[in-house]
Amino acid sequence: MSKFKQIMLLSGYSRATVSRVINNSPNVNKETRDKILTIMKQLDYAPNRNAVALSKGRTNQIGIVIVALHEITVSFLDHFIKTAVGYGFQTLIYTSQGDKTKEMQAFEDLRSKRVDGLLIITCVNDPGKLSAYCKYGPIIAWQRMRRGQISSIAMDQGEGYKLGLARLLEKGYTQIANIFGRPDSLNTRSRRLAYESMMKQHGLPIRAEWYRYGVYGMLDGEKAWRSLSAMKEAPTAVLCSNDYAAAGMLNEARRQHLAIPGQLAIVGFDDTELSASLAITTVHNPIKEQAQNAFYHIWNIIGDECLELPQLSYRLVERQTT
Amino acid sequence: MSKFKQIMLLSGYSRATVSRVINNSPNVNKETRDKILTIMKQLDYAPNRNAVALSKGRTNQIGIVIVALHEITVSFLDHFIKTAVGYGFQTLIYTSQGDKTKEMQAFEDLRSKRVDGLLIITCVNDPGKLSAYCKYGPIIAWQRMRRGQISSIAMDQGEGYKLGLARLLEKGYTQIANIFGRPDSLNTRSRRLAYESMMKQHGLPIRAEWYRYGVYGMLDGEKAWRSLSAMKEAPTAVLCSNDYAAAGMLNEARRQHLAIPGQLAIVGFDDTELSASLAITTVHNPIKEQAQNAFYHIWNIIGDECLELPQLSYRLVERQTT
DNA sequence: TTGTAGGCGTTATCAG
DNA sequence: CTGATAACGCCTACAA
Repeated sequence: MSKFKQIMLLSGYSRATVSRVINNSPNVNKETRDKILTIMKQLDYAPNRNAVALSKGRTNQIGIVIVALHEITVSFLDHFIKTAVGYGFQTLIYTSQGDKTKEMQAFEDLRSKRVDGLLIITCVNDPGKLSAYCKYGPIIAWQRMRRGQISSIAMDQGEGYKLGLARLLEKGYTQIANIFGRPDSLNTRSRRLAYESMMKQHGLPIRAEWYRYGVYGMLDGEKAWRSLSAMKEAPTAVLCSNDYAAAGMLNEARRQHLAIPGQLAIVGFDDTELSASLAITTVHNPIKEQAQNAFYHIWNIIGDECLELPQLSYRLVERQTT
Repeated sequence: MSKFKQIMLLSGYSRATVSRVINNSPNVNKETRDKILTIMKQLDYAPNRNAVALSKGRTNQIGIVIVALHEITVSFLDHFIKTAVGYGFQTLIYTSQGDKTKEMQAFEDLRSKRVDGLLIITCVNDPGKLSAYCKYGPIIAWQRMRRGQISSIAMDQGEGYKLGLARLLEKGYTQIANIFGRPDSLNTRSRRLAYESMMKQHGLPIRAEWYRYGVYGMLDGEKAWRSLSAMKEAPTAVLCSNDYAAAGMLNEARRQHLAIPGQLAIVGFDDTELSASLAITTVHNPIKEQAQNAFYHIWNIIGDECLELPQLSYRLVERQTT
């Protein structure tokens, strides 16, 4: 027999009253409550969450869809989880490892009511296909979504990019390379556009031969700089899509005994601990606040309050590589 | 009306038969199955996991207890999740941020049957107290546990430490500093013991004034080297408890224009991408395999198979800092 | 191969 | 303030 039932029997009260005590309902006689509470203690009672979830039609669980846990996304994750816990939600992690079928599990779990909502950090399935799951619950993305009706709390990285580029131009650098991440992402696109339009504005040539794609980690960054520095005409400044790439470039440039920023200026992105440690000039990305906003977005749909999502912006952090 | 019931009504079959089709039971007439499957499709049916979990008394969810998501633990997490998914389990992350009460939520959730088992990566509550929850389900720890009956799949880092220390001694370094993490952890203890006993064996003095504690990230590492290098007698080699600390020391030493490894030898720990990128000599830590073992341990208790847990060991990876 | 009946542990809506 | 009664959606003997 379940402990709940034992409590009913031992106390002599009905299901309803026992339930009221469990849920701290005010409409219970003090003596009744004490009696029931005592028995609950004796029996070491703990409510069964599955029963509660079934009955309420809610699990208070949110899923996070992500290709793989990588340093870059950890901070976002951490803040999201923290925020969610503050509102009584637990977080499940769905790592797809790039496998579309595995990734679908998360969406199926939204359909099956294992989770009340979904946050997409990075996904590999077609957004159009994923949109079909919107009817099962709130879905929000950090990654910018090209198609489909899944909304995104992402910021336009092109805006942050402009800050870095403007500073390089101010300081007189004109031979500027661009180090991108995913070749087909919206952010890469808007970074490239930002670069090209700003260069045009200043009457400077656009150097597409100095574009590098698919640079994510430090090792990629090192490789990218090797490739750039080996060209007959090498750039004198680089704009990177994240601090890890920037750190890799810095390491490789130091190995080549280049003076930084004399012979090479480097601008990172995100303002992680790494860039602080290596004194890399970077663009501060309000990741923590974006993570909060992501939860707020979901909460505004399944919760009863309606929280305001603060408007966020980038900020240049100048250090020693420019 | 639930879709399950609609299927019953539309198909004319009983609950049991519908359930059999849902669960792919072989004992169903082909025509019956097809008929029911068709209706399921039409209705866009998906089983409700809460109902299943309630009925089966199992959620196929495992919780991970961790103070905060940090770069160092990401790789472990990633592999654990991947392994768990392979066995049909999802993973919930409980970050305590060092708050004991928050951390208890995970254990209460084991009690409430939200999760079938728990993996402790790092915890702040007293292991003795946590042991009380063992009766509610399997609990395994990565962190080494001093007290209580929670078992751990951790390896003795002292063993790995010896590999690094032995190499330094071979190469003639005798002025060796030790860079530790948590001052009171079992690993710190066994690292210190490894150092002290090995130095004694070689008839060399033990330099406790060169011990540094609480060094976790790159910034800590930089600070540690500043403090060491400022001493009237400075060490010529450092053994670090992780690669981030080692990277920080390397950065700071380079800033001081020290020749590496000529004037300072550095040994990291874990063999992360960072150490590879910076060419830091380090001790390979089989994190992936430990994560697998952690899941296997839980699976051996709640699953029906009994998987063998492979015996693991450390390995020195020599690069350019020794 | 199919059906019946009971159970999983709660919440929710009434009525009193 | 308390109690019936009916959901919640599915699983599992056991029986036919």
